[in-house]
This record gives sequence, structure tokens and C-alpha cells, in this order.
Amino acid sequence: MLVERPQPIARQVTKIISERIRGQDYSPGERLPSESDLAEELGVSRATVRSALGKLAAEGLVLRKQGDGTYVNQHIIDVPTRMGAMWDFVRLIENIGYAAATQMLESDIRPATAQESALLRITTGSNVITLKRRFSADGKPVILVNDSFPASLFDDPTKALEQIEGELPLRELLWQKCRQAIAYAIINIKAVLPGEDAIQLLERDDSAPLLKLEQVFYNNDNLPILYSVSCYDDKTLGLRLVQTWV
Amino acid sequence: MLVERPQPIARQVTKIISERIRGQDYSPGERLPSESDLAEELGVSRATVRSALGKLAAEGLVLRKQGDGTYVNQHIIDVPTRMGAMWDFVRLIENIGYAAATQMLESDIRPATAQESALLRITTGSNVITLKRRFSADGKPVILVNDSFPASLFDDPTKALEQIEGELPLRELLWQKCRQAIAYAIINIKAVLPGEDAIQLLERDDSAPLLKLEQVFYNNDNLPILYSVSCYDDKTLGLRLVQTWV
DNA sequence: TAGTGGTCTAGACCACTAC
DNA sequence: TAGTGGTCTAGACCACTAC
Repeated sequence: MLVERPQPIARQVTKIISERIRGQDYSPGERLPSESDLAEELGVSRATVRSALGKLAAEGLVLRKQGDGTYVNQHIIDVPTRMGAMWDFVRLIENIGYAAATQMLESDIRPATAQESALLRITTGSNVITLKRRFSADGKPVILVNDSFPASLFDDPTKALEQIEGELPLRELLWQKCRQAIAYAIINIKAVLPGEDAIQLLERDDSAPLLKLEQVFYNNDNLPILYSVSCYDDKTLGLRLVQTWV
Repeated sequence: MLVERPQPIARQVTKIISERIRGQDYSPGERLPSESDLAEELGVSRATVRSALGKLAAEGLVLRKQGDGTYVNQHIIDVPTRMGAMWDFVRLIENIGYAAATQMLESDIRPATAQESALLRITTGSNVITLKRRFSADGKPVILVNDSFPASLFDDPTKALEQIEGELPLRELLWQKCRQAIAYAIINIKAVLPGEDAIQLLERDDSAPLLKLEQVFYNNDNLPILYSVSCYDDKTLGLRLVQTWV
């Protein structure tokens, strides 16, 4: 169950090429070796190389031109927030160059509200575990997150509450403690004026608007396992992302 | 140059399966036929079926379970905004169920500002074409867009200005008139208080915050070809999207 | 026209799950 | 244990571009 399996070859190739680009073994704007040459050099099939390059193209790290070649996209190297990483706040903050810190403000286990039971599709009154966390960049609070998930995911919910630490990304926590993998999420983005709560906890001296992200995460069996609401100080952080059409 | 080429087989397969799901030939939550069965039925290789299913899985329309099967994801069918379609405002509005209308408020050709010339990487003072457009949902104004792109993309910029109509998506326009295809975009999402301009043009009776999207679009040669700033009334429209981890 | 990326096939073997 | 999706290969042909 917990044996270390080797990474798939395609993933290894993705990593190798990605590191060559980031390490400037392939310079910004430069044309990569052809797919056939890469396949020969790395001792894999061309299909495997194409699979790896496809991943990098979807991230925007390379641009492909039929009949010509594959080029390094210098602009994307500095853009910290690829879409998939958008919700990993610690990595997001660190990528921009700040020191990230996580603080657990509250954690509780209590009956679900009507909204929670609807979104998480559990019976009203059954227990949810709730967390209120705060993320800081260089000591300045920038993100406020309220999470709630069904207590039934854990064998022993009360014990679970003690084990939860602020540092561990919820994605990891849900996998390690509950064997729950997140398959997809439905996300709602809004602009809001901060409430009293947010003004105080984000230490705002004004009431400039915040980004609010409401997210419901589903597992591979299509069951909701996490409801999360984040208030996001875009003045300090900036929510940047890359969109590709491949 | 303009001959109609048949769609790639994988794309056709994607379309067929997608339509079967949306038309409930495969019911919500149901397991699809196995990849081998689909391949046989459609007369294509399993690799082609997998390529098509990969696209649908990335959109969140199906969930794959190794050793088990591929399942229809009923939740996603109603979510209008897949990430790729997020910037096609007309489709966005219509998908939610409103009647969409586009209005060209201003169009101009003038020397680039310092910011524009920096973002579009053209020499200061060279001409840009600028558009101010407004999108409505059921007659209610909901999105305000300011576009600017280098006049040099057109052979005859002055003439081009006359040809531009509000209805045509810029993506189409850039392709049809300039043979420019958008490869990727870098997007910035912010929350702002609406300016005088926006309050008036979006006919707001309050000054509730708006979403602001700043986007720079690049072509396949990694040259910026379009700078676009959108103010977005999330109260009426809601910015919803699906994120998958595949 | 040589060389590039884009598409597709047939086949093999593996990891995993429902039964 | 039968059947599923996940990975990988070798090879073919095509569309397209730089030269």
C-alpha cells in the first residue's frame, strides 16, 4: 500500500525538460531539440516526449509551432500562479517571494448549518469539522480561509481535530488522514467589501474590496468533501494566472 | 489556404461523446462503455478514444477510475464557465440563460500610452486601435471592456477601424483580419470599487465592488497582440469555473 | 525539400477494482 | 479473476515551415 512506486516515464521526462528550462539549459526563447532528438537522447519513445511537452505547453512553458519547432516561453517562467497551484496558498505566497506563514485561528467540530449540509450533501445536524486559518506574507496577513468538511471522513473525529495542524495543506491532510483525493472543484469568484471580521484579522486600515473565493471540492466518487471560503487581499498579493489554448 | 479540412478524428470523438453526455444518452452518474468498446463501436483506436476522454476529463465532464470505469459527472453539466470559455463574454452570458447583447461605445486609433507601449512592446507613440465595449444580459449592462491592440497588425488600420463591429469576438476578428492566433494569456484578477465611468455605464445604483480582469494576450510567436481590461458585475453574472486535477 | 510538429494505429504490459 | 483504465512503444503518414 505504501510502497514507493517509480514515477511514470512521461512524468520524469516532463520534470527533466522543465528543469532544463528553469535552469536555462534551454535559454529563454530558444528552440528545443526536436521531439525525435529528445526521444533518442532520453531513451524513450517520441509519444512519451510528446506527452511531456503537451503538459508543458498546457502550462504555457513552451510554445509549439508545427513545421518549425518547440520554443521556450520566457514570459511564463516568472508567473507564479499556474491554475492548478492557485489554491495552494503557501506555495503561492512563497513563489511571489514572500515568507509564508500559516496560523490556525480556530478549529471546531459542530453540527452543520443548513448551507453546509446542502453543499456537502450530508444530513442536517451531522457534524462538520471547521477551521479558520490565516496566511501571512512576510508577516502581513493576506488570506483568510474558512474550511468545513464532514466529520464522518475521519474514524475518530474528535481525535482528528487534535491532529490537524495549520501547516499541512488540506489536500495533503485529506489524503493522509482520510485517503480522500480531490478530483475537481467548482469555484466561485466574487468581489466583496470586507466584513468587520476580515478588516480586523487582515489588519486592514481601509475597507478596500477583497476577492472572495467560494470553493466546493469533490472526490473521485463525485462526493463533496470540502467547502472552503477564502478572503483574499489582492492588493498585496495579486491573483495572476496563465490561460493557454492548446 | 481557406479549404475546409476535416476535423481530426480525436476531436470528432470528443464531440460525439460530449453530445451523448449532454443529450443524456449516457445518464448522469452512469458508467460509460469501456474504452475498448467505444473504440470498436466508433471504428478508431483505443489511443484516440483515450485522447478524447482525456479532454473531457480535463473539463470535468467525466471522472475516470482505474480498474473500474469512466463515469459521467452530473454536477459539471450545468456549470457554464469552463476555464477556456471564461473570456468569451457573449457565450458566458448566454450559457447562464440570459440574452446577450454587445454594444460598441467607442472606437479609436491613437498613439499608445506609456503603459500600452510597454505591455504591447511597441515603440511609444506608435498607433494602437482602442475599443470600448459593453455587454448586456437581458438588457442589463454587466461587463465593460477596454481593448487595445497595435494598429500595425492591420495592413490598413484606418480602414480596419470601420470594419470592426461589436458583435464579432476579438479572437475571431484577430484571426480573420490579421491571421493572428492567440496562444496564451496572462491574466490578473482584482477587486475594485467602480469608477464614475463604470457606475454610469453599468447603470449601478450603488457602488458595490466589481471584479476587474486585466489580460495580455500573446500569439504563437510570443508577441503581445491584445491588452484588455474588463470590469465585471459579479452580482448579476457570477464568475464560476471548474478546476480539475488530472 | 529536408526537417519539424500533428495525428493515428496496433499491440503490449501493468495497476487496480468489483465481483 | 475478469475486466477496467494507465503507461509505453514502434511505426506510419500527414501538414506545415524555414531554407
